[in-house]
Amino acid sequence: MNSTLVNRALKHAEALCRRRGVRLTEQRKIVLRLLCVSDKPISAYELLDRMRGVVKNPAPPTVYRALDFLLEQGLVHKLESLHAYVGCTHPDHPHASQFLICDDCGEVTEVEDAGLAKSLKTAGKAIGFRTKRPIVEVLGTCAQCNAKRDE
Amino acid sequence: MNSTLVNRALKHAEALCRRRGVRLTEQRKIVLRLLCVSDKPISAYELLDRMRGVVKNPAPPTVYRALDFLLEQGLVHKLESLHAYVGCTHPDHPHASQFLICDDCGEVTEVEDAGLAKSLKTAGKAIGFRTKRPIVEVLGTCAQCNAKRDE
DNA sequence: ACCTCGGATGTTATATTGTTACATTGGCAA
DNA sequence: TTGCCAATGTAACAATATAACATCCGAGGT
Ligand SMILES: [Zn+2]
Ligand SMILES: [Zn+2]
Ligand SMILES: [Zn+2]
Ligand SMILES: [Zn+2]
Repeated sequence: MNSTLVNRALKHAEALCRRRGVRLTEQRKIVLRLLCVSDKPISAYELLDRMRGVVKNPAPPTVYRALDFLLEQGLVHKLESLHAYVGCTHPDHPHASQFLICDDCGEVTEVEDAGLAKSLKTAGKAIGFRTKRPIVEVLGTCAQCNAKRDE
Repeated sequence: MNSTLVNRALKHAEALCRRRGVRLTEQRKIVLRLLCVSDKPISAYELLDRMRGVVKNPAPPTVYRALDFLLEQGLVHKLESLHAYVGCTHPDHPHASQFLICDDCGEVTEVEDAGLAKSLKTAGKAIGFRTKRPIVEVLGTCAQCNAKRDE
């Protein structure tokens, strides 16, 4: 994400938190910014490294707490299969999104296929299962890497 | 899984491995059995503990190697969101299944919704993404726990 | 301005999950 | 038998995540 978009995203996040009566503190904003400027997912300990210099003496709880908050607010997502985190590309509204993860270049695309989410929910309901958080992470190769491979 | 079903599953796995020309060794069979007898997912280190007494001096690589083999052969699945493993309920054929995970009682149900898998693949293809391994883990509550909650 | 209370942060230690590296063993076939 | 390669043994370590407790800080009430 370029810096203009990042700033816009941060402004947006601030407004969102203000409306909700929660505090987007400096550290939380720093972690959110780090995730937004990156076009790839970042692990908690990588975030920790990148916080050095901006924050005095960050420890694991520092970053995990910020992540917990941002996850709760839907501003970032965790990629379970990678143990890594990404900024949400459309935090405006609550959503159940899916992730396409390129295991070649590492790029991650967040898509929001409402139909898919719905059919997933329906499939569960058929056996009495009440869906809370559907996790969908598709591992494969992105268009760009496929093109490169096929040259 | 009751012991009759477990034995059947193990026989089945042996036949499968023989056909494929791979070796279902004693340790691998032990891990597979442990996963099959359990109705809940088991973590690697929990498996390690349960191997003591059956295996002399198991260490982490012992269990991770067995798991790697079983995962490759499609005899078990890893639940990324739980860092735990389950025996496959229908290893006969290659498949992309989904998991319904009850965060109340811990029960996991493996379902195989081919339509869902297909629409997932199609959604990726629309943007040039080539799917290798779709991960679908739905967190929520199972029918039994819902009933209990609603009493 | 002062107090107070709860949320946010600092700090240290520890738990949990997974891997690397290298030595040793064991089945299988030339 | 010999040689080879997969499987296992063993020790150390890396990566991810949480627990526990002290301290700080800021919004709201007095
Ligand atoms: Zn999102
Ligand atoms: Zn790629
Ligand atoms: Zn399966
Ligand atoms: Zn349940």
